[in-house]
Amino acid sequence: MTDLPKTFDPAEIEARWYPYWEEKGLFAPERPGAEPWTLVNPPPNVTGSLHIGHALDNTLQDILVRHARLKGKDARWVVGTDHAGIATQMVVERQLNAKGQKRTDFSRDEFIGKVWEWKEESGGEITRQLRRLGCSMDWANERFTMDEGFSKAVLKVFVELYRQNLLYRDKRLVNWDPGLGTAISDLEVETREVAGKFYRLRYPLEDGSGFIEVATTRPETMLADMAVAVHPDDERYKALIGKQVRLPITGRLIPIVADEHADPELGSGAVKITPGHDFNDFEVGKRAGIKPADMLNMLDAKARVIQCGNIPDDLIGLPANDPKADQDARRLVVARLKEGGFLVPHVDKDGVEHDAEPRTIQTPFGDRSGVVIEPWLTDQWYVDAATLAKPAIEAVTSGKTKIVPKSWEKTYFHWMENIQPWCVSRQLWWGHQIPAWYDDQGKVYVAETEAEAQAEAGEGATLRRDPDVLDTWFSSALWPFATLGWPDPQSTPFASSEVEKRLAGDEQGFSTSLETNGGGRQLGGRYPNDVLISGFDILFFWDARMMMQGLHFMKEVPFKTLYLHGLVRAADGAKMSKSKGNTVDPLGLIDKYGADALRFFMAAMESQGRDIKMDEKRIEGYRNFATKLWNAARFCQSNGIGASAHLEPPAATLAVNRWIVAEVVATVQALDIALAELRFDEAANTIYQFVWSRFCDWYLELIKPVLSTEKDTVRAEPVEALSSSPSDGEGKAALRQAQGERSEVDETRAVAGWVLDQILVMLHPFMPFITEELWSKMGQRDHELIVAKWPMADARAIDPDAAQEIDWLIRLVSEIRAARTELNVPPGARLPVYARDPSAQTAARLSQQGAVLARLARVDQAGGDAPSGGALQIVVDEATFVLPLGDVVDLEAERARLAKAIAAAEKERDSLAGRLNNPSFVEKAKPEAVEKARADHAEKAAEAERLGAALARLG
RNA sequence: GGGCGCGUAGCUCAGUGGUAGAGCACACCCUUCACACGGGUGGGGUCGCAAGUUCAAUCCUUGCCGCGCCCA
Repeated sequence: MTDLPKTFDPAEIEARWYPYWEEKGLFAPERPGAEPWTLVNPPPNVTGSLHIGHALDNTLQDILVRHARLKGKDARWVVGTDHAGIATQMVVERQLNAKGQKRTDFSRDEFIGKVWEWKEESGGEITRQLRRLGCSMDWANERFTMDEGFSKAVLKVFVELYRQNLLYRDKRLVNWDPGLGTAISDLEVETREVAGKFYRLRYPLEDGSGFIEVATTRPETMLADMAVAVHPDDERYKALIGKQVRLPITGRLIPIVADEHADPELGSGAVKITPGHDFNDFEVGKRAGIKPADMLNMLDAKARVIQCGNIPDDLIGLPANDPKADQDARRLVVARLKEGGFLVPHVDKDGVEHDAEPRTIQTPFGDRSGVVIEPWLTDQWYVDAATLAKPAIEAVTSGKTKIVPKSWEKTYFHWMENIQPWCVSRQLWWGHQIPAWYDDQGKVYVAETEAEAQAEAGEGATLRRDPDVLDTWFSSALWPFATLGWPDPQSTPFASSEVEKRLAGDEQGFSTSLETNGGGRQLGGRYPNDVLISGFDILFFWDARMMMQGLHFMKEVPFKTLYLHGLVRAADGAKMSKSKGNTVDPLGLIDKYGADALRFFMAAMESQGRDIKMDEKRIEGYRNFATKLWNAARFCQSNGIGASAHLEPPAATLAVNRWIVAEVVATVQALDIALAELRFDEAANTIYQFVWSRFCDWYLELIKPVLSTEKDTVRAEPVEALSSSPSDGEGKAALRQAQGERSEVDETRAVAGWVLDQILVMLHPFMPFITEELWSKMGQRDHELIVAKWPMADARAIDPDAAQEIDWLIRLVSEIRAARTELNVPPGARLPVYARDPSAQTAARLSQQGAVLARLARVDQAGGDAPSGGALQIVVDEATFVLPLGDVVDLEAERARLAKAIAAAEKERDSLAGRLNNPSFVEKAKPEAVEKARADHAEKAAEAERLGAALARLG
């Protein structure tokens, strides 16, 4: 045992233990034959830094991993980082910009080299920060989404999906981000409401018979209009269907077509159709027989006007719509239309004419660039998500993957059932370059290597590789299996030797076991992963895509349970964001309160389905909790209580010891259930309450008299006296008594040491640092706490009699304390106490617990009858405890106190009587409920009576 | 418009068909030999509103009000 310092210094302890655990390989201890248990970490952006959301996400994961490890499983937490295509490329480009350079000043290879340099330089930051949080990840097998093995997996998946016609190249409208110059997926588009205008245009009919009015929020797109659509049933326009319209400005002729997309209720009922720049219009255009290749495209990659369909020269090169620019196409087009009389003015309620009607417009923005997204017609690669989604839906319906909280299932199903083709190509340099090559005729060859593509294309063909890269999520979707060595089973770094043997012995391995028991596992028994924890904000981006890819390539779900947590919000409930400047730095909180306190906060606040509001006072409270535990351990040390030698609870005779052992068992049972149900808040509160309210507040107080007897004995009678041989009978009796006390002390020390050990183990998943430190300082250990054994919840340890005795004692002490306070008895005053009408059991308990009662309630037991006169009277069960105060007592105050207690008891008695007198309650309620009501009624009635008698005695 | 969730003590949050809980804050007392980042005691809630189901509703159902998120 090493003496604990008086003050608890989290920073020093944290800095010492983390490297120790990691260097000793304790995050991935060899456990041949043990049941594998696997969790993969949502890979953070390689160049990112830890934010408060990571702190929550990773704390929850670490709790589960440490718990599984303590339970003896071969637990692994797979860790790694994501190359984060757009985000990382943006960071590096920004650095170049700061030096007056830009990406295109370099060759692609040079630029990628710079990104790798940046990755090497800053890529370790977030992983260092995760260590500060105490995360017990398997760093020895750290992965990166662009490392060699992972890249192989990505190529294989791309090629296989292509060969299965689940991935294809197509010309259609994509969400084009003109700021970043790349296509993005529909998930990366954020729709926001902005103030805009609603313009009404008059298009002249070619035959000169009049005009047709259309309305639009984007007038400049009329330059690429290819039709006007009206609803087929709209009587107003039936005669016009098939006629031609002469477009203003470009002078092109376009048809009036019938299409149900046109809403007769909206505006004039006729809509302009720009198939190259609007998702709805694209579909209308296709239905009208326009091929995507023939659709007019009036914008370049920067959303500037290019020539198509006879656009006047002075419009070419203008930005489509940029209010900050000197001129843009929208303004010029509106001016031209106005000049030509093609614009229908809007007359407001004051009779003033305007070019357009103000209107709120749903506008798409790129979630990274923040610029307005332009639907743009390009060739991109798409994954047939609808097909992959089917098994992913089934897996959740059938419960192969359980989503927690369940309420997210609906969201998952809704998205999966309405899923659109997934655009996976990105016009970036940083990422997995698409394994597709084109020959001079534009024919595409998809293969894992250039050589294979060349072989397919033939010797003479000149091939050019597709310059684009894949969406980052395309690769991170493979995380649950590609990190485990897939597609090369030999490279599986995680296989426990036992499982490896099993797999080696059975070449067909997983597929047969899958068929036979449906629970077969692959990749060293680590696929499916046991659980996945992520924020709900990436349910679609990541979780759903892992489901799709995992099921397709592994024929099994990627994880058995998907746990979704909420966001960490600022104290005022606002979403944290850098731009708002209301972010909280988790490392700052760790510096201030310790990692253990921050972790405990995250766990205690994580109730399923709710966001977490930042509450620093609460973190402080959990720091105080850690300090409390620290001091409790110091108390134990100073009383000769140290590390327990056994896993089993020590044999105990004293009620207080039998009681606390039972309390440990109840706690570990509750904790196991809470963790199995992923109720992190409940788990945290269970251990918190046990440590503070049971162990510190009561148990340690209750054993103080026992421990101090020994101190007194030792002081009074040195050990030599005990070993000498007393000759007279009196001496023998004293010896027996001393020995009896000694054995009680020994028993108590053993039990206290055992309980403290169980506390350290149970608390370790939540507060790994302080618990490991205390574990090491409490005595000699043959292993570290991180690999200790989780307590066994052995119901045999529960002794109802001991529990009742201590419960009685706690109630009695509390009642006396409350009465003393209420009557303003000086805290230091010692009072005599007389027991009136005690049962034999109470009498026995009083003699047994006399010392404790004396210490905690500051009373001394007196024999005989209580003297008459003023007294404090306390009713506990059948007995009344009389504490004479002589003249000191404020009789009026005591009468009032008793009257209040009587009123409370009577109120409950009467309420129960009312219920019992209701025939339908007795008839229809559950028998247990009736039984309980009767028992409670009898108890309350008796209590009221005894209190009444006590009041009467006061006179 | 569709979906989901929330509304419980001053604040942040648990919770249960049968007399409502925690942490913090608050009040009073205590330098009791582990701990003032502590100990003891206490005050404080018509469980958003209304109706229904039930012997019994904070909990189940419906509607309404307020707040938030996601999708269109």
